[in-house]
Amino acid sequence: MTRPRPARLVRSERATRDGIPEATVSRLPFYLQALTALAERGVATVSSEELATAAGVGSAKLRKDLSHLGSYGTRGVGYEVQYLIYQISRELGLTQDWKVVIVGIGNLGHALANYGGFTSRGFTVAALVDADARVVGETVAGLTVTGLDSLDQTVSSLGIQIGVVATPGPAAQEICDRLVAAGVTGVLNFAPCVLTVPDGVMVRRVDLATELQILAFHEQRRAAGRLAGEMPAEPQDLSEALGAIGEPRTTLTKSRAEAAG
Amino acid sequence: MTRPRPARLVRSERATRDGIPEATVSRLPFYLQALTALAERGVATVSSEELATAAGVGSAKLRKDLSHLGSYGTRGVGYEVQYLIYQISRELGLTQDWKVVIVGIGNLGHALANYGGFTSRGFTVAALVDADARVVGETVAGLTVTGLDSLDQTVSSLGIQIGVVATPGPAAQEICDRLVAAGVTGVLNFAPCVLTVPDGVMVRRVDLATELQILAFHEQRRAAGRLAGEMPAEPQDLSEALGAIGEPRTTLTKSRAEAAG
DNA sequence: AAGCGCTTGTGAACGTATGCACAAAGTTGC
DNA sequence: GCAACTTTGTGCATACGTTCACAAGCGCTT
Repeated sequence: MTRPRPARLVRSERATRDGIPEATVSRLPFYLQALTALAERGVATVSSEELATAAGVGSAKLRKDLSHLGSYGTRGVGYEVQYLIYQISRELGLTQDWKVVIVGIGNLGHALANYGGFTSRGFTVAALVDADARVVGETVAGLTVTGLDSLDQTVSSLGIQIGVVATPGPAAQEICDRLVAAGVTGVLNFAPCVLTVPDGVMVRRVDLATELQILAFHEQRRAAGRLAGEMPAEPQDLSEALGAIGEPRTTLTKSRAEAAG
Repeated sequence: MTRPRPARLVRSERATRDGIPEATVSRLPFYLQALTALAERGVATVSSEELATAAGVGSAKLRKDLSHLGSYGTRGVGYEVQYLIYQISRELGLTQDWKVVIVGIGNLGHALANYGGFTSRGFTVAALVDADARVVGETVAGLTVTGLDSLDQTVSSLGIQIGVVATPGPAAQEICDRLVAAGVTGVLNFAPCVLTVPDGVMVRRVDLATELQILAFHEQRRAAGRLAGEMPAEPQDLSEALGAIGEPRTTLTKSRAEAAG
């Protein structure tokens, strides 16, 4: 049942119409960062080559990315730094101020609340919320931590659009549900679990351990290559596997604070 | 083997032998997390459909990802949870213990040092380093913070392989250089800048503000769609752009100081 | 042993992303 | 005003990633 099919595809830059490729969007913040650094040094214009180097990408990729926003460069000259900063900011929606609530004021929540990178880029941390009565009432980064009870009212009355979940894993889904019910339409999830949300709500997950694991993969690979040339790592025996990982149903991770009631 | 094969197909499958696609690697930690959760609940076997749901991906993608590691499933049954946990762990290099140094014990450094997700997954935070004399000597997460002077010796004597840079941006490159010189071969960078490293050293960048910006992009786009049906937002508001930035686009050599007034 | 239902593993189609190379379009110098 | 030079924007080729659809394989029942 083989059907010969001509691979002819008439596809004319459809993404340009109003959609920017996801890969491009994910790089825009880096360009913005590099441009801001250049602006602070008083640089007025920059070529794609220079900007690409500053952002850690190739110049062709940079140009193609920017071309999705429009023709904002001048041939023979380059890009005007201030103008490009504005265009990228506008595209990312940073010309308006976004209100953020951070839920879970543990170590990470503290760090996020005090993180300057948020406020300096169009984001306002408008509220801090925690379940622990010992933390409620505390002042962190100039804000008083409130309890979980008032979460719904806080979000809706302040008009908060984005929620940052920095709670332990088991509590995350419930917090997320309440955030969404209160009107939040974007969630940044630091908890090590998948959050289920209705259509129209976006979740981005950031897992610090994941990043280390990806790093470890490449480290290990590199180390293995050095030790044995190009010897492929063969699957090990099952007995060894079970021995290394432990018996079935043994505790793989230790204690975890339970916040679900 | 019963079916005739196209002549030049072998090359694309070659990546499977010792190379796993980067996109797959980036998802393995999520599968591992989901599997660990299942194991804690005493689940013995799991189908690709169930595991995919738990990990937040499609089942076809999951199966293809796992197929790059080998044939570790049983048709008609699914995957044995413990065995798969071991196989993914081994592939990620988590069967050995990785030693990590965290440089920059500010808010974020504190959070990272206390973050349980590291230690529970094959990573040992072996040292904490900070430049600030007021922080040096402090005990964080059971470790004493040491000064920058001893960074090189700490890394090499403890055999640390991975460095986590949680310093302010301007200091990051110098710290990174010293880490690499001392023997670190993997760097996790939380500073908002590009780190330049020699070949053979890997850098992964995590920027918290970047994640929020990507979220804002989608939020803004969705909001625009609601206001105007599905009308594409045309980026032609040149006058608005100029008003916000304050500098005419046509004069490229004009200084920023003039535009400020 | 044969049939049936279920699930994996994978070929193939489709879509997206990347990098090269160069024409188009600007600036500079004379 | 024109030629030489610089840099953008993009068509094209290729690589990579995702999704579909289904044969192959396994266990269970008859």
